[in-house]
Amino acid sequence: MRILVVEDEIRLAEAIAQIIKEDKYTVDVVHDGEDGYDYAMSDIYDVIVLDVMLPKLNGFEIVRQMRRNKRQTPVILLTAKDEINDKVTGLDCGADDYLTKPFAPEELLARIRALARRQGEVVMDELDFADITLNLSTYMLECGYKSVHLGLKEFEIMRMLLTNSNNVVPKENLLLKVWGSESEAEDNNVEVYISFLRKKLSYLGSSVNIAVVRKVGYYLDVKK
Amino acid sequence: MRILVVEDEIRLAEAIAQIIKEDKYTVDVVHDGEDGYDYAMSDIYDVIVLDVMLPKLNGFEIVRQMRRNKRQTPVILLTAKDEINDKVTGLDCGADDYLTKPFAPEELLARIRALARRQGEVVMDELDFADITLNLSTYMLECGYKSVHLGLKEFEIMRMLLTNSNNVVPKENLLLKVWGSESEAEDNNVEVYISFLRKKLSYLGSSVNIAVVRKVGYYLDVKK
DNA sequence: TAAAAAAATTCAGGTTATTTTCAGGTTGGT
DNA sequence: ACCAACCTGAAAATAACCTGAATTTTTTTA
Repeated sequence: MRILVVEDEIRLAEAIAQIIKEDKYTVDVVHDGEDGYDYAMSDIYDVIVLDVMLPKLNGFEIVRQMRRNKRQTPVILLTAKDEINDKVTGLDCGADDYLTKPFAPEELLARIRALARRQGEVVMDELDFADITLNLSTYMLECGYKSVHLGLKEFEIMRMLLTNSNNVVPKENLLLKVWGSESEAEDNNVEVYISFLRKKLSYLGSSVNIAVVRKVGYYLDVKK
Repeated sequence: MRILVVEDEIRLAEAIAQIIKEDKYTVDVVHDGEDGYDYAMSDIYDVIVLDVMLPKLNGFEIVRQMRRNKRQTPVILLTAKDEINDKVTGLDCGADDYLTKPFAPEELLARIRALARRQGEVVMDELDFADITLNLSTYMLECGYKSVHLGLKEFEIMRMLLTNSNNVVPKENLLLKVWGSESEAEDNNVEVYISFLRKKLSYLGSSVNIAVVRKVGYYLDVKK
């Protein structure tokens, strides 16, 4: 469970990170809007805690851009007390929850837990790209009338490639998200799984191809 | 007609359950907010009676999250304080009715009946999938002219699989809902019951198959 | 109330899918 | 052409799952 905190006030950021760590989550902290946005887009986080007032790019804007780019990561917005009107704007722009500063640590944790839990129940049913469909409830990868079952790791990698189907997904992100940051899995593990997936795509007779960008990662494209 | 009671004070919870049972409803009781939320999300209840002050996740929060996730189950909130403020927050957050403790049993029943009625008395009495039918009032699993009786745990697992057909039901959820969160039943218990059910399906000559997704859970599909 | 039946739990050993490891081959950029 | 990065088949290791059977608990029946 990995959480991103975007907060420019360094001391507060540290405090928040500390609170969250007490609940055994892994936390990354960044201090401005642009970094926040870049990190958020990596899609490796389970929850994002986002201050509204930020240098370079404000919280609303970040969420709006994220949603526009199909990132579903739940976001909790932090807003100062006198910006209550922001509440509306906040939920409007695609955030999932908000919290007014100052807040009780326990309150923040409760909301993070709630969102993290909700994450497991996403109702999205399938992901498509070109001629393939990944069924998110049965873990089947389908193409035409054929289908194959994907194991958990195969599935998660495929899902990441599909939800980022116009970007290169860094190998690093795959390692982080699929194996976790504790793990000592290496690049070759990812390569092996990519190989598994290619074999299955080929069995399905799909036109989808997993392309590689050396030293960076993988992306889906269409053959021919 | 199935009712969920979420109330941490054990004696009170029991008393409420007792009252409700007298009106011939089926009642489940859980004692903390997180369980309450998980159960509520299952969407199998017709009315939820929810204490406001709860460990882990309070009543307001539960309703808010439920509504946000599109669960329409009517909710009655119970609160100890008769502060107007709570009332506002309560109805604000999406609850349907409100009762201040202490209350007369008859009062609670009246409100449950009102909400239940409003809900429309649709009493599902069987569940189907492919060639099998689970009779919810006799606990018989039927296929063609054959049928077998299911024990309580077999029944509840089968029901969960049926109400989520085409979705993998996490083993974790089966443990939670069938054994309860207090229980120290382990994965193997679920496995044993899955095995029982498979044996019965095979005896019935059904084409239904309980498929497994390793590390996740089970789902129903049709053989061949 | 005791005996019988049914349901639920426990356990151990077998089976299988998944995951890791590794070695040798291939590829692409400088 | 060289080197690092990547690919992939095969084998080994691991972890998850399955299931028969014995045991305990609960419920029903006589």
